[in-house]
Amino acid sequence: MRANAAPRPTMRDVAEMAGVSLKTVSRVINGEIGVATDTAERVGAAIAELGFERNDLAASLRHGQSSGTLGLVIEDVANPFYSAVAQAVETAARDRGLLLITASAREDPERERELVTALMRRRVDALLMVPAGPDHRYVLARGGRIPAVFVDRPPEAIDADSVLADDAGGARRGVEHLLARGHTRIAFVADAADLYTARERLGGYREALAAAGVRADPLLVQTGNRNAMDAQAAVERLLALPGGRRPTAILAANNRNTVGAVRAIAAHTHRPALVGFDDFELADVLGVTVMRSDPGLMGERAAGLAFARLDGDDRPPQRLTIPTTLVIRGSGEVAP
Amino acid sequence: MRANAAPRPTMRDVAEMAGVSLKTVSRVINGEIGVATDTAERVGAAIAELGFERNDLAASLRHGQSSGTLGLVIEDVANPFYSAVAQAVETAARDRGLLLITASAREDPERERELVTALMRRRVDALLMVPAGPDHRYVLARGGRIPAVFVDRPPEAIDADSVLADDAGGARRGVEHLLARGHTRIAFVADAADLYTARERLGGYREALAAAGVRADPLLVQTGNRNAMDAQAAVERLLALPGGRRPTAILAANNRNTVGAVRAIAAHTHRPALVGFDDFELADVLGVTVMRSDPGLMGERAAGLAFARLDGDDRPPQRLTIPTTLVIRGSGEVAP
DNA sequence: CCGTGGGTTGACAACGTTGTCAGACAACGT
DNA sequence: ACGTTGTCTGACAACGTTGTCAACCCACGG
Repeated sequence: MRANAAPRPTMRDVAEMAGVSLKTVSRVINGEIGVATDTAERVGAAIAELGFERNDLAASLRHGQSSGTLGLVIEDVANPFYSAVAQAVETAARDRGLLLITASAREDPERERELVTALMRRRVDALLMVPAGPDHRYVLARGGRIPAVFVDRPPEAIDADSVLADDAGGARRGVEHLLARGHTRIAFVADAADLYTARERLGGYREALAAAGVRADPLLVQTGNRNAMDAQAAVERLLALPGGRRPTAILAANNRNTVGAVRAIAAHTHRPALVGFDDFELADVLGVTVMRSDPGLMGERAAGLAFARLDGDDRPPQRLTIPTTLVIRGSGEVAP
Repeated sequence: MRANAAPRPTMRDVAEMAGVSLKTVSRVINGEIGVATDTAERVGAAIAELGFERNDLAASLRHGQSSGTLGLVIEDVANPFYSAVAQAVETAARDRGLLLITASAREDPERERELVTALMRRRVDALLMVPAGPDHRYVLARGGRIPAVFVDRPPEAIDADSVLADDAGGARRGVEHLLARGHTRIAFVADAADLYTARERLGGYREALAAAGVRADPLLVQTGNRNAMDAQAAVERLLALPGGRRPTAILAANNRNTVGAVRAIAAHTHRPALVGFDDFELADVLGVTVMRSDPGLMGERAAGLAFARLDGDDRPPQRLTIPTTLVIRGSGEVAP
């Protein structure tokens, strides 16, 4: 015999106990007017007695409007960049009375698709996502047409709302900062080269070098570092190059790469200049100069865009760009 | 005229378009046997044409078992400790085919209660929570009796499953480590004193001092630091004490306090020894000795406990303790 | 005394889905 | 020809809630 054989009480149970109809219980629960005081009291007593909690799933099914949830698909909650996005989105969701379902796609397009589908089936009111896949037509193809906002990376193969960082511009300014200190052998360490942010930042890097008339040495471009360990290894390889070929400065193109670069540099005697992308905690103490992006603002704006759509905004797809700021702390200001 | 006037298609719409009954569509969607191939094809075509997605809310209402979601209430997703918990829980949830609804209580008991209620109303299959409130009878009082597991802090006023760190033991060993280096003026900086973890760790701190016959100077116990800034200020105050009263070592009782302590110490000429609680990224580069707890394991165990309950486990409430490990990196090994 | 009105209450259908059951039909054996 | 089997299909109720509507009661005024 199972212990918890008792099913959750329903309004029907409450009604029976209070000796009233289902509808009267509903009225009491929803604070509708026109219930006699003593009836309301009896119902209230029955609710308390049974520990009744309204089934919001059934309620939202019935009145059909909002499921009361927002869906967020990110790469990984444990990455501080994305957890900052998640926090901002959760705050915005809460302000609108929504709960947030967060799921991690781990850079896996198939998983992204599964999660998006699961969220749509669950009838989230809107969907915010950091896309991992190569084609997002499926997001629109679904009959739902729920608001979808792409965060940090644009949608592929469709036109949809998105909130991006100024990737190319940030990288360009980071490289210019290093060039201004006299560096010409500047390495670029980044995530997988096919990722939008990595591509854009690489573009900015190349632009800055070209504008300064500095030859871009392909040897100094190390992409494909999916985590801090990869990045650390990549920087170690760079630092092991013979004197003339070795970089005197490094642009790390995201927070994982910045962390890896900091580790590699800390363990090394030749200490190149470093500008990281994305600020991180204790970068101040470590004296790491970074291009600060603003994941919290990105999340907030993305939620705002989604909510505007829910409220009837039918402008063409918007593309917001969140600026990046150079934060000078020392590591980017060492001479070649 | 609103653009998205078209409602989401239902099985009824699909049935109509394919010229079959509702039930046949249901059969196709659920891959049930006994549908003629050509019928299935027509239905499939209609599904594709309409972009139909099953409404999982309705389905789960109908068959009444699982809502397919897990609820997680933590303090703050942006805190790396809790985001590590969230990541582990999400992974576990996904392995069981569940989506995760995460909500932040921000140390506000009322908010905790609201969130827990909202999750229960939403019929999450189980609830994992880092409790903030002083009384959790309401968690059990609800008629639901869904599995609830308390993480990082035990429930108050009720008996329920919980997964905790070895707070007192960890703090004790941290202090012993400092005592062994000859420190006797050891400060304790921590979060609000009424928080379980802070209380326990303070207990461990006092135990270790008492066991060594060292007088505990109340001046050296600085609690109530709710964030890294508070903690930094507290440590600055300690370091500003005159020579004889100034601590020569500090035990920081959680990750926010450790970060604040690192900042204060970095800016100071008198550099006391430091042992932090909770490991953090780049602690290796900064050389910070810490008591490492394991938030990922806590989340995993908590989810495991909840799933066992779902599978019929009816043992009395369990209390799991996750051990802590001392990670030596230098800051805890400096002499007085 | 009766009609009217307001205040209360309940019956019923519906939201979108699935389980149960029975019906329709073709193919088969006797 | 007939029953029997099996395959395929649909009608209906139900999950737990809420909107619509009608009914009831009592008091009031004419």
